[in-house]
Amino acid sequence: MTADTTPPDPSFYAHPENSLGYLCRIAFRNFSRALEKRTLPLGVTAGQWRFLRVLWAEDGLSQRELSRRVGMREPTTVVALKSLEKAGYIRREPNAADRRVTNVFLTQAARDIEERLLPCVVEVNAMATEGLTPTEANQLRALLGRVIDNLQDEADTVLRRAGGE
Amino acid sequence: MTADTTPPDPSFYAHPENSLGYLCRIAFRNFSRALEKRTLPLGVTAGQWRFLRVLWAEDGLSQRELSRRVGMREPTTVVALKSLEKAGYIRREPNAADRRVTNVFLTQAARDIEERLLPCVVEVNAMATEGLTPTEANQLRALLGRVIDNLQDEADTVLRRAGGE
DNA sequence: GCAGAATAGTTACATATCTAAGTAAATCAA
DNA sequence: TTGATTTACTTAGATATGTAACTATTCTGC
Repeated sequence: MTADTTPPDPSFYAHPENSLGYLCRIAFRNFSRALEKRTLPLGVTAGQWRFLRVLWAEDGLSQRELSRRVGMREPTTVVALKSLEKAGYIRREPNAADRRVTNVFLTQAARDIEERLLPCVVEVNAMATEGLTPTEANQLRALLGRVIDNLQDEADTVLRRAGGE
Repeated sequence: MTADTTPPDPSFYAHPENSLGYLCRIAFRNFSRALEKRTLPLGVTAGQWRFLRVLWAEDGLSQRELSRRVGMREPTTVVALKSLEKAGYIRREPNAADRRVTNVFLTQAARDIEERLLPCVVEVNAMATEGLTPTEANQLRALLGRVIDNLQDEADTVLRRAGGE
């Protein structure tokens, strides 16, 4: 049963402000805009940023693993990597052991720009959490994590279309 | 100063899971997928759904006001309304008093489908908040609301390009 | 070893969303 | 009352993102 967790009156969700989906969308959009406002002048779009962040942490991933960590579908990754390659931030290298796999490596330019981009996300997160105690910020992360987990199976079923029934 | 709210160590945000922007994006995406999984069989996309929800609450809004309430830019609204009009869910009516304005009205079909769509969002929200107490769910809403407000000015400056400096 | 299944990546195409720039109508200021 | 400004909407064009379907490669079970 799921009925004892939240007011289940349908009219409650008729108002967007009560809907967690709406709140997550607006919060995400405000984050994106605030971040892109800072990174676009440096020539990096929000889409590129998401991949760079993962690659700064670990270089040489396959495209599939990269997709998983960034949280995007693979065709989205293909497009994003094309733009990153064109911008000179990555190079793609066929894997010798398994020729299906392409590994993605950062260029020096991408490493150089990291220290100018990380402060952007620090600043945006600081601004976003202004007035929140560290405890509250952590609560927010934890609660979002639980919501994400609760919906993960649903989100995945679209992906693994073979698993249906 | 904003430094006393959250761990400001840049490397902290190198990991997506620590970044509120990432968490909001994944949460939003999981919501979207879970919701669309239920509404698409009824012929309604997530984009259409967002506008319908606002119109169910109040009919006859101008496109600008509708954009504001849904949280989309106006060109997005134009596209969405075109698809809603084509699907037979809205009609647009020029305002007699101010001919710049177009008012948007629901058709009977849109009213009929409301009672089949609202349960979808109720179900998705129930699933999302499973294991959360009502208090925690409200905390999450409140915290998201504060983050949204903190970033709202940033998000708006892009919009009112005349205000620059 | 080979046929069929699984895996990695890509292409093709559809939506959704945005910014920038354009049009038409209303308002304001002289 | 007319020129400049503002407002409401639209168009044009870019980016991001997704699903479905395709190719190439590898693995698996006989």
